[in-house]
Amino acid sequence: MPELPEAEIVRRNLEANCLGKSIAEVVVKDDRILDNIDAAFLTKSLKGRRFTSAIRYGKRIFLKSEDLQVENKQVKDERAENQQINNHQSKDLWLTTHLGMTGWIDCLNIPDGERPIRDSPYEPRYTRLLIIFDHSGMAYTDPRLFGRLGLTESPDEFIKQRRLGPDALKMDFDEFSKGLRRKTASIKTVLLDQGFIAGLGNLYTDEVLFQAGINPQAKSYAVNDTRSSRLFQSIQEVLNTAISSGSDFNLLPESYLLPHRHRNGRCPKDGSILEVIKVNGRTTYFCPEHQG
DNA sequence: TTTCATGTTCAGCA
DNA sequence: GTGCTGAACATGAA
Repeated sequence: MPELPEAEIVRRNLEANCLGKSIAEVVVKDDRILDNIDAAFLTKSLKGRRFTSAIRYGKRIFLKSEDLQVENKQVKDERAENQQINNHQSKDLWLTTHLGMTGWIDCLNIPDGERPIRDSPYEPRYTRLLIIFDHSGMAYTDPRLFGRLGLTESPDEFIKQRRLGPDALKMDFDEFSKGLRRKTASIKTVLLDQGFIAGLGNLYTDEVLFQAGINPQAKSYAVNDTRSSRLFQSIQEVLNTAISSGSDFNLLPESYLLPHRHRNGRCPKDGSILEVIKVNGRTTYFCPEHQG
């Protein structure tokens, strides 16, 4: 279920389970999920390295990898001139991920002496990429194959190239409210635009608009300061709440729309039937009563 | 059997 | 340039 909160959950999981381990094998099981690189290059690039940090930007996760051997050399040889050479050799390489519509990353624990090879019981269904450490591994799963994995030497450059806007949890309020005033599209369309704000998808956009009491069809420029301030707050609250509830909609507060976001779903405030429309081609649930 | 789906990108048109 | 619509991608679930 990948919007920003789900990406953050995956990131934390990777951070807790997949850092510092030597990459023994990289198995690309379906190269349709690769983002402009071929399978052999990805495998060659990551093998023998290890992941050392996991960061998230919007819906994307970046896994930093470092060269094991060069690092060991650096520890042994503290002379500056050699370090410079080594630094050059150990240029950072980041695995980039976008989970698409149905992507996820599972961390695998594998008993001694066993490996998560093709069709083994340790390999989850719909695994498209498998990274094997010594006694553990990680599997990128994605039934619909809309997600993409790739490599970059710089997440900052990557973010610039993709024209991603600021991360939804780090965006500056001034930039947000001024930006809204400049847009003539509907407020929902603007919130979904990853170039304006990165991280909100169809479900959480409905939720933040519900929490802020704003009609999804309202023109962005017509959202006044009071409302854009409330909206900005809702974005922070909703995303943080979703992250702490592990993105389990049943654990969200009673006042949230998401658990009721289905046909015949009712507004958690007054029990009236929610309205379903299309905005920007996306199914949109809202309560006309509370989102004037 | 048909329709819809948490995302992104692109063509075509107003 | 802006924005909207529809299609494409691929597959499971209702």
